[in-house]
Amino acid sequence: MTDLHKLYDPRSAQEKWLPFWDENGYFDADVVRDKPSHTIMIPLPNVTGALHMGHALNGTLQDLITRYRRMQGHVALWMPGTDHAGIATQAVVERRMLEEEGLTRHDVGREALVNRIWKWKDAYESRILNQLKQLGASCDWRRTRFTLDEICSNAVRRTFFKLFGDGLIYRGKRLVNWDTFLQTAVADDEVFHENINGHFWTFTYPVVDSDERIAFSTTRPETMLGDTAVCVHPSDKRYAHLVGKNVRIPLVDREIPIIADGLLADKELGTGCVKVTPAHDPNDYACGLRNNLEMINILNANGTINENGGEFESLDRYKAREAVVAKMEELGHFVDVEDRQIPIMHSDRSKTPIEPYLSDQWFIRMDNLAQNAMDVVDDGRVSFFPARYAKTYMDWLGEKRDWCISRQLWWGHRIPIWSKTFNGRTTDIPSLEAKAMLAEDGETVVFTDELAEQLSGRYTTTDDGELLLLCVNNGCKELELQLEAAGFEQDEDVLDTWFSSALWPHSTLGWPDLEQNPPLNNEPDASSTSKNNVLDYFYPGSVLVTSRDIITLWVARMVLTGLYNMGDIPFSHVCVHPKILDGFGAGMSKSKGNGVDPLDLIDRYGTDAVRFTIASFAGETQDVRLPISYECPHCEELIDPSHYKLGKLEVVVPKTLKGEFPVPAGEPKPVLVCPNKKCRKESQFSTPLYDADPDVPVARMVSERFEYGRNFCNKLWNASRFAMMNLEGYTSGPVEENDLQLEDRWILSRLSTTATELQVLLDKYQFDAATRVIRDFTWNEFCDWYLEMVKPRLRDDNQRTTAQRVLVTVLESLLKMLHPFAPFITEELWQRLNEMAPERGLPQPIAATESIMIAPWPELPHNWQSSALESRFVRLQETIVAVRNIRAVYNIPLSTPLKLHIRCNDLVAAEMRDVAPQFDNLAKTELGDVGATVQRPSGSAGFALGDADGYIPLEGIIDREAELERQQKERDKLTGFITGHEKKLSNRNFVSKAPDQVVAEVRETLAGLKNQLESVEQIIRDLS
RNA sequence: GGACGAUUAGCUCAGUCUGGUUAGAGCGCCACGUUGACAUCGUGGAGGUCACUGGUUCGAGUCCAGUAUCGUCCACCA
Repeated sequence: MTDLHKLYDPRSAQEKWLPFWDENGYFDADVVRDKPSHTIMIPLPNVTGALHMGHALNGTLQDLITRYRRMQGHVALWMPGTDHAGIATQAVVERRMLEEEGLTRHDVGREALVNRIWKWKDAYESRILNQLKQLGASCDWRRTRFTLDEICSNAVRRTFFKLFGDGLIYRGKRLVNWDTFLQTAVADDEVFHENINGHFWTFTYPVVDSDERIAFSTTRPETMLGDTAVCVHPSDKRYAHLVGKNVRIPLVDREIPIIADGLLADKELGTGCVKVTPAHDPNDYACGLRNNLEMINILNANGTINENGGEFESLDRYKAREAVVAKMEELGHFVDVEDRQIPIMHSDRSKTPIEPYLSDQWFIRMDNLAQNAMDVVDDGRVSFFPARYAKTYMDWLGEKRDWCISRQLWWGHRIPIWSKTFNGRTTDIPSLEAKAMLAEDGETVVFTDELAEQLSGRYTTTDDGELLLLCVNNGCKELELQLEAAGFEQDEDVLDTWFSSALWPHSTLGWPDLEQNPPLNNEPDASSTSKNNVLDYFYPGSVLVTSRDIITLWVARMVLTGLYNMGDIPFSHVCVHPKILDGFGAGMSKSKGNGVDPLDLIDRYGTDAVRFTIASFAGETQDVRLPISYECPHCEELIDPSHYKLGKLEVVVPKTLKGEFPVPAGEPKPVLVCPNKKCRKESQFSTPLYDADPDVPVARMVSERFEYGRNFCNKLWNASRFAMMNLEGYTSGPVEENDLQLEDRWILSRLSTTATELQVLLDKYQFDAATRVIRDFTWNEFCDWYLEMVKPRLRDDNQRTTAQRVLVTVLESLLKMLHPFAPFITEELWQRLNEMAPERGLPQPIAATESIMIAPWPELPHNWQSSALESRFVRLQETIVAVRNIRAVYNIPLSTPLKLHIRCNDLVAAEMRDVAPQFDNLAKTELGDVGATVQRPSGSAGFALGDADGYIPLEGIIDREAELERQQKERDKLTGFITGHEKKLSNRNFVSKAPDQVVAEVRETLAGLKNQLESVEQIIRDLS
């Protein structure tokens, strides 16, 4: 009848349906004018490494929404792609190059390094895309983009050009976080603070023309070389007489002023006097700007002291620190030193200390751009789910801090600025715009009119007038060649990686090319339309799904550039989902190396199980802890990572992973020994930090939490299997109203109610609640009650037809509702159902689609829902449970038949008789006397339900004492509740102040409880 | 230092927005149960003074204030 195996086999379903969907183009999203579009842009993963469970959560939710909307009739585009991730990727490749070959980027040069990074990118991009595909992601893969590809680069350069032309890009010397190892500026969000043991020195500077000395403290003595003032608080009487005088820096013999600045100096701290090094400290920098102080840079890019450091030149800054201290001591200006914990900024990428450093950078003016991005949230055009995250967004944008967009890296979008040393001939500049000419060493370089036009208004000079800077528009090779010929050079720096990802929602759709659609990867030349209708149709997008840590870095900037380039928001909803933490509560990240590869889990539990479990995590508040174990590849024993030793290296897998996990370099990789005494075999283990050796058994990372999803899938599988085993002779057609039994009406009511609830929850992005609703319906209602109740009718020729039609209807709708959560198993079951019941559904059967992916979302009649019917059913359930309870308490096996008498009113009695066969079916109990006059037979166990009392004669089986005790316990419980209610009702304030409805409810409940109590007491009297 | 979130059963989490009978689920635990949907299962059960202290209210897990602990983000620390 059916060849379904008892266990669902996820692997075979995945292998079968992924290619099927792909070949049929179900993932493809093309413009269909009379259908609504639904667009999700993937939060582009970095190509630094493989995806972890955080990405799997993110991807699952996006695919869930995409499949849901697709079934609802949208053209649902999910745009895939990856991010070059500038500094992160370059750092990974550089680190590996250094470890494996001992080479730095300066050894190999720009071109070779960039080539190496491209190779890395190719490897990881395909690995990432494969991970997404294995997850069932229904992205339009033909549209896969990469932030450095031609389409994206085009958008980057056009945006830069536009910003430059609008005067929103400027260059200036700014204090940046300088990574002396990578020799690059690092963004504020790419640094972390760490306390290290340091010292707190106190020195003095001599006041000029005075015998006085002024004392100050510092943790970085070498910065004295760059001091250009000392500062006191304006109201500090101790120093008031010194303000305006000068001090001499003994080390370099420079005279600097004593100034008063209330923002910098704090009377309570240290000596109350602070030295000012504007070029090497953020606060001092701000102070320097306020007071027009000189800014002396004392560092080279590599962290050594430069020529401004006098005799300390070319010493590393830490060596210089010692030398400076020694010199000051020698000169008699040392006061004291104490040990102190000092928070030091470190680069997230190189893990080395940051130096504040004055350097040339490009900036975007944020005032208006940020304001516009704030306005669209204010007026509700963009909304956050949950709403509180709008605050994060607004607070950050509200600062309107200019965006430093240049990075001293080789991997990224090179800044489209060409510059030339101008030897002071700044007066020639206006003539450039007028004549499109540039005088160069007596020669005249002439730009064509067309090219000159492009440069019109797109130049600037540095503050000192030494450089002429030109911003070059997209792909203008000719102009670039002419510029080169004229001695111009392109800026060495690249753009902040967020610059290109900020454009993602429109760049991927082909902007700024409004003439033709962006090419598809599998048909690169097929872009022949006269208009880019893809951009039109899919922009603005629908919802952005992301985790909260990039609301500022990414979400805000997408809104900002979307408004600037497109004049419209990039998406109307932002769905912020929880973070996946490791078992110790730390966030998973590629750099920490504590990520769990979703493929490991998919391997063990199946994709659908992983997706379903993951969706059940996605609530509104809590982050999700994911404790993991390793699975011994030899015996499948689970190995707890927190206490097990790693073979020969004697390393315990760390409790907290802070990037200090041992990465083997040329050494044998750590080995895990199975704790199972019968096994004791060795294996390597899955880690994102390096690949295991080939041909060695690898212990997968697993997490028992995913058994939740696996068990559910298996339950669904078996319920469907049961249904299909009972479809023999199935015919399609409507059902007669009179043929519908209580359980049919009930399950259809529950189905319709569940579908409504599910839809409401999905529309609010409450995935955790959605999984609960659908799971509870499937397991607790469909399987536990409906299937059990319908079994006898499926064996009865006269009743089978209606039962089959209802059963198939419910199953079909259930599969459809579950498809966005669990695409593979639902497709597998759909296909099998298609073979047995190609036409199905109520109230009117229709032909099923060839794939569940393209099936319409269930729209079930609302009038199926009946709360009266559902409460009637609840009474039946309670009665059955009460009987089962008695069986369990007295240990009466199912093989012993029971008889049940019920005392109740006529209405309930009629209902009970109506479902009499179910007592036998579900509890192996025969329904005996039912009605208002039923008396409790002696020697029986009983139960009271409020509107019905049940008696089960157990003469000879029942233990009178035990039954008495049981009933007394029940009485005490009821008495407690009743006392509580009576107390409430006797409170005059409650009766007068609480809403009438609440009071009435309490009275009603109390009456019910009293009824129950009366019945119980009756039983007790009988027993005694 | 600021912002946001969390603290509920042994574990992982719902429920709090919108206060109202006996606070739920999954896993784990206990007892019983396998000749056809499912042991990745079924039936029944035990297990929680809802972090703490105050307040508001007829009534607080739910609202308010404060405290403690944890997490995340932001800022700062001569």
